[in-house]
Amino acid sequence: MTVRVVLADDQTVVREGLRSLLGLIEGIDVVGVAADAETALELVGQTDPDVLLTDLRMPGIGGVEGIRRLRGGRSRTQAVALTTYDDDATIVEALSAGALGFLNKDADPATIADAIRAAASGRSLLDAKATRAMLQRPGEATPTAYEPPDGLTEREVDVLRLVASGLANPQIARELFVSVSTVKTHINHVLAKTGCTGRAALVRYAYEHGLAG
Amino acid sequence: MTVRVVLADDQTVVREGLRSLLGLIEGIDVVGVAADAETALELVGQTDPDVLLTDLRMPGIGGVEGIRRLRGGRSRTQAVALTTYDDDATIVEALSAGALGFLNKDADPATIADAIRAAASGRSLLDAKATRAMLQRPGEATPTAYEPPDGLTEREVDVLRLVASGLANPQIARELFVSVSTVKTHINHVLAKTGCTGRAALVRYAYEHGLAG
DNA sequence: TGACGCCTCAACCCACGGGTGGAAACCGGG
DNA sequence: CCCGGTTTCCACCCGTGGGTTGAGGCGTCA
Repeated sequence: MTVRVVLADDQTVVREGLRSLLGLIEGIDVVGVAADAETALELVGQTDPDVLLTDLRMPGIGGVEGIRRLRGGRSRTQAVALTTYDDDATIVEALSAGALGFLNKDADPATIADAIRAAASGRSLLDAKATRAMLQRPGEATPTAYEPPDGLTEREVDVLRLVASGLANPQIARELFVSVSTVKTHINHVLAKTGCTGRAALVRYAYEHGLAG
Repeated sequence: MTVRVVLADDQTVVREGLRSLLGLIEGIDVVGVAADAETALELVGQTDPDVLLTDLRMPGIGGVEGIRRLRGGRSRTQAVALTTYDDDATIVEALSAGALGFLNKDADPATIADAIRAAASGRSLLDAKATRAMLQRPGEATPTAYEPPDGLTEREVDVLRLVASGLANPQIARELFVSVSTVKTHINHVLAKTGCTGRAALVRYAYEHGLAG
C-alpha cells in the first residue's frame, strides 16, 4: 500500500529536494507540492492525500495555522511538521495544532519516510528533541489556542515586541501613546506570565517565540 | 562549457534538492556534495571545481570560515553563499570572507544557476537584499577579519553571550569566575563598541549577529 | 445588574544597571 | 625596553528598571 503525500514548503530547493528524495522511496507517492499553507490546503481538498508534510515558517497563514485548519476540518489527512526551527515552543505549538509528527530538516530521508508512514496509519513519530519537549511539558501540548504564548494579551505582546527591539520604557510609552506607568504595568504582567527575571530575558523570550527577529 | 560545482549543506533535504535541481540544468555539473565546511574543502581540493555553493550555518567551522579558508588558499574555486538567514550582518560577513554570490534559499533554481555561472567567470551576482546591504554599508564588506563583530574582544563576546541568555550581572560574574565590576566593565565596552543604548538592545544585537539563538 | 478581565494610570521603594575615573597585571610587538 | 591592548578590579553617582499596592473606566458575559 502506497502513502499519498502533499508537500508544503516556501523554499524551492527544500520543496524539490523532498519531492525527489521521497519519490525514490518505495511506498511513498508525492501527489502535490505547494509553496504556502493556503495552497497546500486546496491541494489537500483536491487530492485527498494520506499525509500533509509541511514546513512551519511560511508566508501567509503559516504552517501551524495550516495544520490547525486541516485538523479542524473533516479531512482524514494527517499532518507532519518539518522545520528548521525546532525550539520547544514551536514543537509544542505544532503538536497542539494537531501534527502527528515533528522533524527537524536535518533529519535523514529514511526518518522522514518513517514519520510519513507512521502518520498515515495514525501513529506519531517524533524526533528525540520533540519527544523531550513533549515529556517536559505534559498537558501543555493539548488544546491551547496559542496565538499569543503564555496567555499574553494583545497589548502585552505590543509592549514585549518593543522591549525586544531595544527601546527603553519612555520610548515605548511614546510609541504606544500611553504613560510610562502603563508600560511598566504591562511589562510586569509579561514578566509574571512568562517567568522571565529581567528585561534581557524578555528579549530572549521574544526571539524564541517568534515575536522578534 | 560546463561549470563544475561542489555543494555544502548540513541539511540532507536541501543538499539533495540542490543536487537534483542543478543536475537538471544544462551547463552545470555537481561533482561533489558535503555536509560541513571541512569536508567541502577537502572535496574542493580533490575535484578542483569552478564553484563552491555553500550554506553558512553548518556544524564545525561554519560556511563563513569555510569561504575564508577557500579564498585564503591558492584555490581558483569561487564561492557562492546560499542561506536561510539573510540579515545584513550575515551578508556582509559572507561577502567580506570572499563570497562572490549571496542568495537566500527562497531563490528559484534559475537564479541559483545564474549566480553559479556568474561566479565561475569571476562575476558577482547578489540578490536584491544583498545588493541593498552592500550599498548601505560601503567599505564595510571589504577586509574585516570578522570573527567577533565591531572589534569585540573574546572576553567581551563571552559576556555578551551571557547577557543575551538573560542572566543578570552577578550570575554572569559567577559563570565566568570574575567580579561583578569586571562584568560591568566589559558590558560598558561592548555598549560603546556596538552603539547599543541598553541591555535589551545588546540582546537584540547578539541575536542579529549570531551570538545567540 | 454584577462579575470578570483588560487597559489605563499614580505613588512609592530600592536594587540593579549604566556611566564615570582610575589602577594594577599580563602579553605581544616595535 | 617601553608602549599598547586586554583583562582584571575598585569606588562613586544616579537614573532607570523591577516590584508593590491601589484604583478608575471600559468592554463582555452570565
